[in-house]
Amino acid sequence: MTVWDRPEPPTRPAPLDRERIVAAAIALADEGGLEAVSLRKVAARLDAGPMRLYGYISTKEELFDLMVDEVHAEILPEEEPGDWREALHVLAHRTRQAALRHEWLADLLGGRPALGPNALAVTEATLAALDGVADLDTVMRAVETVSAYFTGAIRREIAHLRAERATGLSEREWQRASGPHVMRMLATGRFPALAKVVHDGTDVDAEASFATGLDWVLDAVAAKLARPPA
Amino acid sequence: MTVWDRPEPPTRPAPLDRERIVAAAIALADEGGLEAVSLRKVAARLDAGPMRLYGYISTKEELFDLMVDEVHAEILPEEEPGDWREALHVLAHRTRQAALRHEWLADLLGGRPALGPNALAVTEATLAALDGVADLDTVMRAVETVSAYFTGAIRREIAHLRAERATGLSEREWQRASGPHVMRMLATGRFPALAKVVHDGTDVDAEASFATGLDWVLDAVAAKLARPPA
DNA sequence: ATTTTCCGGAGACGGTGTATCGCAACAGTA
DNA sequence: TACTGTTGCGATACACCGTCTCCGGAAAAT
Repeated sequence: MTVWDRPEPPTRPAPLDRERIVAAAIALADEGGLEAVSLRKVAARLDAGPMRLYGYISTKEELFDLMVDEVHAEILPEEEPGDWREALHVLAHRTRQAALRHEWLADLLGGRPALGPNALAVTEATLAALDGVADLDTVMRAVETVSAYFTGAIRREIAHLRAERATGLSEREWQRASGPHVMRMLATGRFPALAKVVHDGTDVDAEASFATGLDWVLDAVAAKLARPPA
Repeated sequence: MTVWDRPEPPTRPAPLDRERIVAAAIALADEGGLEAVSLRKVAARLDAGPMRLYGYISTKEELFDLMVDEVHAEILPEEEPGDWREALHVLAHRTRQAALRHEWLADLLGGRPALGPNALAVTEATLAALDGVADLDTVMRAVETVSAYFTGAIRREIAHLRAERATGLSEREWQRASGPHVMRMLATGRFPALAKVVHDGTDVDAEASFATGLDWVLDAVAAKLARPPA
């Protein structure tokens, strides 16, 4: 049995780790949305069989959890905030930016408790910035209220963005020109207030409206922090 | 060919309509979550083949849209609100109640623009209640900010509820006793602020915290409505 | 009564997440 | 060096999914 007879040994499988798996999944999701992420396709990107992944994750949901946590690394601000308000402001905007980079994040945001190390680090940084400005319960209420706002706002923004992209029109144009269903509804006269909005409303910049709503909520929080709960 | 030779004609298929289809889908989702809704199972509930549904909907996503709109019929308040604040308050709470009855709503809320007749009616009622209290842009900002808040808050509440149900423990107990991962993280000392919260925080009633956050946001809106934008 | 139209449903296709299990490559031992 | 034990990869399999195609038979039209 000379060398010439022996086939070259099969290239050892490329080493795997969660990091590479998550990176592949995120790449897939960035390109084709969450539904483009299948264990088979993720594995294929890594020149592996689908079952190989089950050594690193035990369910597809866990993969999603890892993806969400990975993005939280992008969300974590790199420098200390000046005060609590800046901290919450920056957190909201960085989350939004991350969602614009990774639109699938909108589908996952708030869908499950985020307990990965990066998500915990983000929470820690936020709580640290609010430490001492009020009693614990008030601080929690503040953080949760603000995150509820930006979670919901981001979800809606991405949903509208997708709808626009699907029709190729801005939403208001679409409502007016290409949304025959909505137009028919408005034409019935059963929705006068809505009709006024569609007719007279101005298209507002998504980021501006996000920022404005956020400021309102932050104002509300400021008011509560100033005067501790009755 | 006597009667005896001829088989009885097959019972004509039960008549279908979207209402019955959506009702079956909602029942399925109420029992087993969104993932329990498959076109095959919905059709089976109606003694029909899966393909029959395609006469009424052309995609599974459309079925979800119909389900969401159907629930909006439960959300629409039956009586006129006293003022704008009550309108938004009631809208938020009714949406939350609907999500508690139909937990799958949390997975869909905000995921796509809601343009069905019932959703439009809800929007119309809300806008009508705010008509005239400020200029159109401010009104829109108010509605969107409040809905962003309660959308996000509902999603988080349902997510926590599911997590608790999955472990059989309240979240704080779970973090303390049965969430070894989180406990190990806290033990590292890298999350002092978070540790304080887990250690000292009190379990708060979900509804109360929802209501409190909502009141804060409504206070903020009130402040902006009083003083039109600079 | 005959033809035409139409629609429900059987089957197929290409995918999915996951369980099972045999095999082959390594590590450790005699 | 020969053997053995363990580990973990990956082929195969299963049950199910959303959706397409197409055929048979009932209803409607002639």
